[in-house]
Amino acid sequence: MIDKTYQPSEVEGRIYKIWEQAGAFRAGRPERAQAKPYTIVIPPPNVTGSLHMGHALNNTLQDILCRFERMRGRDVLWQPGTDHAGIATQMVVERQLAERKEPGRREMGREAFLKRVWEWKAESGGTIVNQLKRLGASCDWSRERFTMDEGLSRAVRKVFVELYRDGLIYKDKRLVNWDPKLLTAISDLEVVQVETKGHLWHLRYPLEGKTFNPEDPSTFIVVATTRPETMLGDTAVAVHPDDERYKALVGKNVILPLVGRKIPIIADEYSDPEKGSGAVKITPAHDFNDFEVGKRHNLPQINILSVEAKIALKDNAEFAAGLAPSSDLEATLAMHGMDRFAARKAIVARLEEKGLVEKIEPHGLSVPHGDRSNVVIEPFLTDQWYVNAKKMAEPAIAAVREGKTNFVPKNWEATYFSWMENIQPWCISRQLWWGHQIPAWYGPQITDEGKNLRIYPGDPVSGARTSDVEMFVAPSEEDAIRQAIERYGRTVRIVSGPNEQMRNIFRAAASQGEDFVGIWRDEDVLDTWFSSALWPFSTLGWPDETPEVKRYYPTDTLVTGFDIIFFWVARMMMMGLHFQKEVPFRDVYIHRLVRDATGAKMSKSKGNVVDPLGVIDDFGADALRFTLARGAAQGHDIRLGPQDVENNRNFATKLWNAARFVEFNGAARVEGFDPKSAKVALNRWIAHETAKAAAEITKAIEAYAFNEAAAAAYRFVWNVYCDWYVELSKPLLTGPDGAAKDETRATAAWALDEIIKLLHPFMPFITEELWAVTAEQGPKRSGLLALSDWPKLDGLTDDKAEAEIGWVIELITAVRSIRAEMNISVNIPLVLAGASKEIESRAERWAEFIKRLARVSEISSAVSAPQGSVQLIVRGEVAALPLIGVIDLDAERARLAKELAKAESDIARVDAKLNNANFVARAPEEVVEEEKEKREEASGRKVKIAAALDALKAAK
RNA sequence: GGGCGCGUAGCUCAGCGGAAGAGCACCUCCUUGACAUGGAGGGGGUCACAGGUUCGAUCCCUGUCGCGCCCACCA
Repeated sequence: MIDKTYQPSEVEGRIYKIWEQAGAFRAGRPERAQAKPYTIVIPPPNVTGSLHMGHALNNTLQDILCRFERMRGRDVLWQPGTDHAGIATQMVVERQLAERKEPGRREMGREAFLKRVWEWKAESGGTIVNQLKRLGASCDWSRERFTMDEGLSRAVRKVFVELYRDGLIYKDKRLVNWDPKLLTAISDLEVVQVETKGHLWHLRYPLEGKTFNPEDPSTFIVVATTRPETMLGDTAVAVHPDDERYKALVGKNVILPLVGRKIPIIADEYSDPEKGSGAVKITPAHDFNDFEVGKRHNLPQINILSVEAKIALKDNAEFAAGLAPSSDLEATLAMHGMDRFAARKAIVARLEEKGLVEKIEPHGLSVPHGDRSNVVIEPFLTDQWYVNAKKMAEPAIAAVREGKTNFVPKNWEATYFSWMENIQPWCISRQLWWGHQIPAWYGPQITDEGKNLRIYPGDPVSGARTSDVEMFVAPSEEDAIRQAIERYGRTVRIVSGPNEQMRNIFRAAASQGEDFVGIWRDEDVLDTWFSSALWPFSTLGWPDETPEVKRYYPTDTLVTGFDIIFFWVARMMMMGLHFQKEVPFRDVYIHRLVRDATGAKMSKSKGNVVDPLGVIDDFGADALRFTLARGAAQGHDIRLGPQDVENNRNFATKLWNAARFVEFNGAARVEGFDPKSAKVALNRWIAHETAKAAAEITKAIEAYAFNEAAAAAYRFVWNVYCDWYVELSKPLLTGPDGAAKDETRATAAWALDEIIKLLHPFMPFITEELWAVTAEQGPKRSGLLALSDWPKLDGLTDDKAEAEIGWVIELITAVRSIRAEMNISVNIPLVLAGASKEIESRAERWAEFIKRLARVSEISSAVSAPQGSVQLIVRGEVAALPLIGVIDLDAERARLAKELAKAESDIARVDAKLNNANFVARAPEEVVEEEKEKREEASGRKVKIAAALDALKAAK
């Protein structure tokens, strides 16, 4: 017996366990060894994260595809796993340490800190996986991977080493986006621009050889800046070569205020005469554009900030170079250690005192911020590792151009191309601890043809400068040592770093007659996206030549959000093509954001975040999934309100009750029942409609039109099966025993079975439960719905059944409409006027049904409609409701007049087309034919309505 | 500055070359034996605006207005 109500919370956990115990989601099930594989790799969520609505959408869509293809017989691999999410996870653990008042990361040291992160991972890493299971995700959990697993780490090292050997990874000293809070470099993509109201300071730089006089513009040049504090690092003033105002000054020098440095006025096209004063200060160490100008003109790069973005002038060789002592300089040096924003104020104040500030204007600008830390990013000159993205992008661009990978919707390709075609070097090193440590080792530099070694103190940022050391990039420590031995020709040991301690070790060893060279590993880790970029093949066991790589790569579909096209999709394309020589996926389905009921983006700060698990608790996973699927129209955000989920919970209830109805009426599945053999038109009709719905749903899922697929399923289940088939079948099911009753029972059960299958990808729990419950009656069935066959219903199209049942439905609807309109509560008779034999017998066959559903007392035939009756035109047939005394004749005349007008306007519109020679000549034949049919239908209708109107007039 | 997208029923959105759709909301009626988490019926739209292409435009093209988002730049 099916329970009276469906309780998702009681069913879902139990069903999921059954799937897992059966290994239903396992890839490579033996019986599918010959089947075509279907592969999706999950966008790996942060290992310590928890499920948010974006995940719910993303994974619902993947699950729909996986369950659909699994039912179509494919060998499905939905590869799950999690991402170590370097910065995010490290931040979480550091925050935790702070909350618990424990020693911070630096105090506890790298090793101890990493141990703590691993502990945290062990503790919370299972959360998101369990939450995905609650959503119903049919991943092959036996293959779960983590980006820092040994295997995946090996893949990372191999990729790094090979790209380094191919010259596609290199170390470079250039400006990076430096996060002064997290103390690491970040990539361009991790920088967000924030619109800010700032100021434009117009500063006077005195010209060399003139006595500065604020009243005399010929003694200075004005530069405008939004960041006055960087002036300490200025190394030139640039003007446009064609700018007449400044032509005479090019080649002269200015004396940098507060510093006393002599810097040149140079001509460079970067300078825009329209902006500011037309002269621009050049600070190569603190501005990306200035850096390029500096390179063109061979300007020194003077870094005036520490890693914490504080003024750093002491022990600063670049700053000190070529400076003459002065009282100004002394005061400037005293700013050492001052925060950058405090320094801005201090510097402006001092300049103002000296009359060096011409004016200050309000100025809107966007300021770069770190997306994680939310602090202002500093362009900072450091050594970092880069990927030559430009080179690697070439095949990735070509692959999309050639259609080897398709974006869905297609317009994302434009976004992909425009980014890929203007791609910048990808900074992959991060000054963090949690992540894949870069597989590069450094050792003392060889000088004098290898006879002597020199050891330099480490760079405070990245451990060592390329130019000062020997570098060994290797997949393992052993290999690095081997390389070092070869280079040095001496014993090699791993040491902790190029610091004082290490030098002491050397000295101690040397004094004991030992002779060895120490090498130390790069302390930085790789950008998290570096390992994610390998996900489609590293999860399959690469770099080993596993059968999985052969079988499941390239994957079929990637389902992801538009926000990580650059971060992730583009990089997977590059890495996949480079290392597998094939695209990582055929289709990339890009979905959009889930917003709240008012259309606002969900965010913690706004407090409008809807927790998917809360929704699952309240309405069930199926309701949430169906809501997301119904909303997933290509290229559109999804608004999710509680009302929507409730509606779809109601849909689940509707389905449940339909199943109860079927069971209640003894409609069990019948072994070997073939709907093609049905004799009763109603049953032939529902078979026809089921086939139609199955085809629609199949086509829509294939096209990633999830919303259309869900809508088609919804419509069919509710508006076709429940509203009409169930209602129309009642007289048969409750009527006398016999062939028709048996057939109807069998058909009702068959159609319900098909419905359960069609809905399974969307609503896996309730359908699996119904599959099990309906298995209790009729022929035995032991398998799971998740592994059963997707409906493939050919040869069930039946236009005759459609004509018959369609007429019945429309007749019932028309009568109900009149009843409601005229407020008739009693049963009324129905007369078929001038009906053919065929219609009469059809009416006879369905008399009981019509009587019951339209509340008709009796059905009879007549040559013409009785006097004073309401006449309905249903599919060209006249049905009359003799209602003398009941109806308001005037109202009825008005109703008919309106319908007549409608018929006439229909005719007029069609005639306008048909009388147009151009239309008849140029429109496709079938369209013309269709219009002719419309004409015929409408004029038939018109005649009948006119006749009804006449009869009414006669009736007074 | 470049790119992408959106303006369709009160609200939220489908549809995107051949007679305007759904859900919610609203109004009327219904405790009929699957379901009140329900059933029946109904009102409501010159498909942003202006041109153009076409036999035919909500749908294609161009422009205008309004609204998002992405990228770049910002002295």
